Amino acid sequence: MLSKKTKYALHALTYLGKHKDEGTVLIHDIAEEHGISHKFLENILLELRKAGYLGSKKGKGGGYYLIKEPKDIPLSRVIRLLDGPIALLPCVSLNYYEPCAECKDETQCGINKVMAQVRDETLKILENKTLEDILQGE
Amino acid sequence: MLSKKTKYALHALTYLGKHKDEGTVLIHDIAEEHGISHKFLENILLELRKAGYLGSKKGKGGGYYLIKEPKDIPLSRVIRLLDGPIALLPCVSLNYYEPCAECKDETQCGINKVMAQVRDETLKILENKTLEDILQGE
DNA sequence: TATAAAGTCTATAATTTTTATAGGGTTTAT
DNA sequence: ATAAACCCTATAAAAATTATAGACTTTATA
Repeated sequence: MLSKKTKYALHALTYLGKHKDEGTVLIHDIAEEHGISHKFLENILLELRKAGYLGSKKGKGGGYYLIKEPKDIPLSRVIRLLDGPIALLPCVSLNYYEPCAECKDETQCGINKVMAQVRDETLKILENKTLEDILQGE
Repeated sequence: MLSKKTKYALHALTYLGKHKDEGTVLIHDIAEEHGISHKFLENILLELRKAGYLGSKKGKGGGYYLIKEPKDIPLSRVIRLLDGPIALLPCVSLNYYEPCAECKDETQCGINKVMAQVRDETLKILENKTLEDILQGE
């Protein structure tokens, strides 16, 4: 399951995508629309900005706005950013690799092999679904 | 990512699969082989037994053994049993459904729709990989 | 130029989940 | 009888997630 953080990020991105042509959007408005804690959402938007998905304008009249095209924001990226690895085990993670303590030799481990396949196939799914797909479903 | 519980369950199932024709296997042996806490593993094996994957023999000379064919143990089942939902959001979970608080109308939610697709495609992967595939990779 | 509105940033608190341990019970081979 | 092994429930410890707090900076505008 995704963390609330990631789920909220998706809601925020969707909201920003829907209001793409209306200039900046307040954290407050997104938080209120979805009943999310303002402060919690603030941290999430900050991460999305630092990762290059959002732009912001400070001061009175400021707010957030999308700076990437929805079609260029795949689920895989958002999930990796806020939740971490997509792989089911650390020993097959491309971006957050760590060896598994209980496995003596990774190259001899059937779990490792199967999980690497699962990772590849899962990645295909999550790289192909983008914010655009979400927006089309609204 | 899978919890350690699920990861340990997979190691245990693999071990039992490899020793399928040797009668019962001690919790102790599996725990030692993989450096897993005996007591923690005990609880996991208990769950696997209650779910119908393992049989056990009590008393001296007892232990655990597989009672299902490896090809009839898909990853999806093991994950659901020990980790819970495979879906990325509660609002699209087939087995652990819960509405999402931040979404007013599920049928109008683009995230919900996309996540339902992701669930279906993910499920295809995890239902098709079984313990047999893991055993073949050892 | 004072003020209020809005994002920035870091730290910490609260809560929940995961991981691990403990210990007494029951069964069974010898 | 005894020791080995699984059974079961409760609880403790640790880690991760979720949420809050508060001081700071920037900016529009009256």
